[in-house]
Amino acid sequence: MLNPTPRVRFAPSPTGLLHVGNARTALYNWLFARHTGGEFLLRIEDTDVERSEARYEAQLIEDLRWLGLDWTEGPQIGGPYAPYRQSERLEIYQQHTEQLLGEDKAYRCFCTAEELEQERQLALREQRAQVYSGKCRALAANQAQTRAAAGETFAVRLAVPDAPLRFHDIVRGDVEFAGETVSDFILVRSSGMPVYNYVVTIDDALMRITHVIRGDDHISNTPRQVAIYQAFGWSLPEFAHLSTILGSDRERLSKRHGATSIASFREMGILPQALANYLALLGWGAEGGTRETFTREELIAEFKLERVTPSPAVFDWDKLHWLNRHAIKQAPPAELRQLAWPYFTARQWLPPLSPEDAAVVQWFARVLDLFLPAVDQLQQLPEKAAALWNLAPVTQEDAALLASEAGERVVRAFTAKIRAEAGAMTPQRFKELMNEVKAETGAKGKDLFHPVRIILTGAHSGPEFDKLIPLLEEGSQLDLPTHVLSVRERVEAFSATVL
RNA sequence: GGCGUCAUGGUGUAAUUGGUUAACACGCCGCCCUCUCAAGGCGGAGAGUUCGGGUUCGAUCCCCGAUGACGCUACCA
Repeated sequence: MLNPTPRVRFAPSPTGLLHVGNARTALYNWLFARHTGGEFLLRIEDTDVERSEARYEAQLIEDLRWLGLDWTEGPQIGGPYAPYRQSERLEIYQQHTEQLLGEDKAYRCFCTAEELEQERQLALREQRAQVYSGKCRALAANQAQTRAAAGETFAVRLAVPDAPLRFHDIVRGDVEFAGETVSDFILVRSSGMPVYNYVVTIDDALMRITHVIRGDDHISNTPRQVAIYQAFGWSLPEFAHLSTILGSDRERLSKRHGATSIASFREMGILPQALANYLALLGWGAEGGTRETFTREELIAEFKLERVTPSPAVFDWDKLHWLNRHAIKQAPPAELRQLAWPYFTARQWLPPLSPEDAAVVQWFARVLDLFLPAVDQLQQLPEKAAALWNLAPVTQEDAALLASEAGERVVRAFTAKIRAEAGAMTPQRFKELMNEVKAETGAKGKDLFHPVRIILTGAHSGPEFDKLIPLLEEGSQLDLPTHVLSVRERVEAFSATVL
């Protein structure tokens, strides 16, 4: 029994979308398992019947997969300790409750909600810890049984011994709670439904979990769980409580701080490897601490629970974006094309992705080459590349520039040159024409380029013409849902709106 | 109220588990490149480690206290 294979679990409740905080917990569990050669399993905590929904479970699994995590045991794939959904393990919990009741380690409590509320109020007034008095603990077992048999409803409470409850936490060291601060808490509701603290403990023990890695909001629950381990005579696992992720206002990260669900990160075009890298850094640092970018394999190799930091971390979009840009640079072009394409079909700018469409695929690859360095998220791509399909409305400032005497000279010369051209425009030819315009008007630098770019794209700033011109010319030859105007067509369209 | 956890630049992390001019990255500022916007390259500012006491020849690091933030205090998870 020395150093058993580590077994860890991620145990979300399917009551909503997977959130960054939970995703990080899942990631750390997974990294730990991979690093140590252990097992990572998924368990669904759906004892809250009111809020749990099957669709969330499916979404959860999809999000975890997207993040790149996998597990060897879980709800859909089964495993040696199945089932992995708590709602399907009710019988197991019931058996354990009977055992505890039989051994007098738990007892039936007939107190009403009103009685309990009174106790709480009293404790509050007397500035005492609000703990259950243990009133029903004194009830003789046979007496309690008769009352239960008579149909009186009851909850089951654990008889918590009055002794310190200690556990070891890998990121925080030894933690101790005085016994009297933990009351005889409820294991099973009067509805018969067992309570979270009870079932996690049973499941973790039965599933042979060796390391419980979870959010630090569970740290105050741990002494209760320790009491349960002790009641059953089970040995304790190692614990590792991860700090909270905060918003920039130092409050617990929530929807109030904007998008925080994993699904929303995917939608906006954050690459999973970037998110994983970022989340790994949020509360952990490799030895030495100077390295920031990691591949998945590097994370696995470097990750140690001992290096997880105990203090809360503020979520920082800037850094995530930096890591995302880095991931974009590293990613194979074909993968990026796959990921980026849907944003363009959604706007009716590209047809649905089809490998046969070699010309469109190739052209789009170059569109990406040009605009990818300018985005933090893939989602921003269409807006950056919008000028290919749409001439943006000219801003007042730009309109004034065109209307200025110098601007007007350039506009006139340039449009005349383009109209006089016969064939397709090449970057070389374009450059020649620009030089001619320059010579004729005396405009150079931004005085020359800005008006021209406004005519061509609607804005005075944007990509270099060398790269843009071929994209416009070739794009105009493609059969796309929304036509890309050629240089000439742009000049015509511009003249039409101005005249 | 009780109990618990946490505390290094704006942000995330480092700092031979007591000895450093407190390091790296993001962000910010400036310069270079450049018609522009990004990208890229170079450089800079920014903390004396929440505060107050100890222990020590010496504390970011050990102890005590305060403060603040957060969590638990449910027949939620």
